Amino acid sequence: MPAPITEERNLADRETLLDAAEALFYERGIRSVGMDEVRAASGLPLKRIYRFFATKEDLVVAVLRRRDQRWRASLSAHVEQVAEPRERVLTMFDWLAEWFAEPGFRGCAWINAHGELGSQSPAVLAEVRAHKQAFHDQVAEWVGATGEPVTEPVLLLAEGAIVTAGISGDPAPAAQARAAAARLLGAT
Amino acid sequence: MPAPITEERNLADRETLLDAAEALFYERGIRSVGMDEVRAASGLPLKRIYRFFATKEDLVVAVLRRRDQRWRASLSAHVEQVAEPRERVLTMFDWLAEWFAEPGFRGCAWINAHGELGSQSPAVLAEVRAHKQAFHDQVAEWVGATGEPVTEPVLLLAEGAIVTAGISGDPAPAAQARAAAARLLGAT
DNA sequence: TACAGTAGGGAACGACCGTTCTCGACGTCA
DNA sequence: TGACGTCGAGAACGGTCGTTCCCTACTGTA
Repeated sequence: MPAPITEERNLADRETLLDAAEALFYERGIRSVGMDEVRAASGLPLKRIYRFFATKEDLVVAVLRRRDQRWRASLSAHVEQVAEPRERVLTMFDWLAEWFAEPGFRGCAWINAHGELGSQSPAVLAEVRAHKQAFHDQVAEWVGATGEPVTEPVLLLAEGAIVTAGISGDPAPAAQARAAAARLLGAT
Repeated sequence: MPAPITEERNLADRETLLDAAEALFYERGIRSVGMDEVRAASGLPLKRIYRFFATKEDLVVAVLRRRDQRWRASLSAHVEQVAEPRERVLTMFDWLAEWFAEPGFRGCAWINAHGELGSQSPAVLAEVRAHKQAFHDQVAEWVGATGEPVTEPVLLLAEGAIVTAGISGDPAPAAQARAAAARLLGAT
C-alpha cells in the first residue's frame, strides 16, 4: 500500500530537524527564525516538519527538551568523573568555562527563551522552569554531598556566570564563580 | 507659519511614549509587540512616534537607555542611604528583593533584550553591554570601599538572583544572594 | 503494465508587521 | 476672511510569518 519512510529514517530526520532548529533558535532567537529557514537548514519538506510538530511552538518545546537532556547529561558526565564531593562541585565551573569558550556561545537557551516567550507561551515557560528545576536538583545533590549548606549560592553563582559570560562574550566569569564557590565551600 | 505642539508637550509625550513602550516590551518581549500596540497604549499618532524615533529599533534603544538611568538611580539612591561600606553592599540585595516582589517582575530587561535581539541588532547589543558595564562599575565602587576583593562574585550573585527570581517568580534568591555576599565579605 | 496512494517541492493563503501616505480638520497669520 | 501649514486618524503598502494546499513523481502491489 504505502510509500516508504522507515521508522529509523523518521527518527534520524527528527534529530536532523531538531539540530537545525536548535542551532538557528539559539543563534538568532526564536521569533526571528521563520519555519522556512528551519526547512532550508534541515533539508526536510515543510510537510514533514509539520507532521513531526504540529506548530512552531511544539517544535520550540521539543528543541528545549532535547537540549535539556543533552546539556545536563554532558554536565553530569564531566562532573561525575571527580569523586571528591568538594572538587566535584568545583568541576562544574570548569565545565561552564569550556562551554563559555565554545564559538557561538550566547548564554543560556532557556533564559533567552524565557525572556522572549515566557509570557507568551505557557508551554515554553513550563519547559524553562522544568530545566531550571532539574538543574537545581542536580546541583543540590552534588553540593549536599559536601555537607555544606550552600546549594543556593552555588546555583546563583553559576547562573550569574552564564548570563554574564553570554552578554560580555568573556568566559572569565566561570573562574570567578569557581573561586567564590571554593570559598563558600570552606578552605580545604 | 506653524501649528502648536510646544516643546514641553513634546517632552511629556516622549515620556508617555517611552512609558508605554517600556511596559509592553518588558511584559511581552520586544518582537511580539507591534508598533500599533505602542500607538494604542501611548495614545500618540503613529506619525509622531516615528518623528520621535525613526525606527522601532531606535525606540527600543531609547527605552533601554532611559530604563538604565532610572534603574541605576533608584538602586543608588536606596543603597547610598547606608554609610557603612559592608552594609551598603548588602543593602543592594534588599533593593533587589523589593524589585523581585513587584507585580509583573519578569527578570532583567537587558538580559531579555539580549536573548531576543542581541545577535540581530548591534545597537541593542551595545546598549545591553553598556548597562551591564555601568552596573559593574557601580558595584565595584561599593565593594571596593569594603576593602574586600569580591566585586566579581557579588556581581555574579546579583545577576544569578535576578534571572532565577525572574524565571521562578519567587523573590527568595535575593535573600540567598545577600547571605552569600555577607559570607564573602567576611564575618562582622 | 496499470493503479493506488503517498512523498516532495513550492505556490498560495490569510494574518500581521514596520513604515509611509492620504486626507479632512484646524489653528495661525496676512 | 482666506490661504497656508501642520496635525491626527487611519488606510495602504510591501514584506514576512505560520500554516495549508496543489500537483507532479514515484514506490510498491497485482
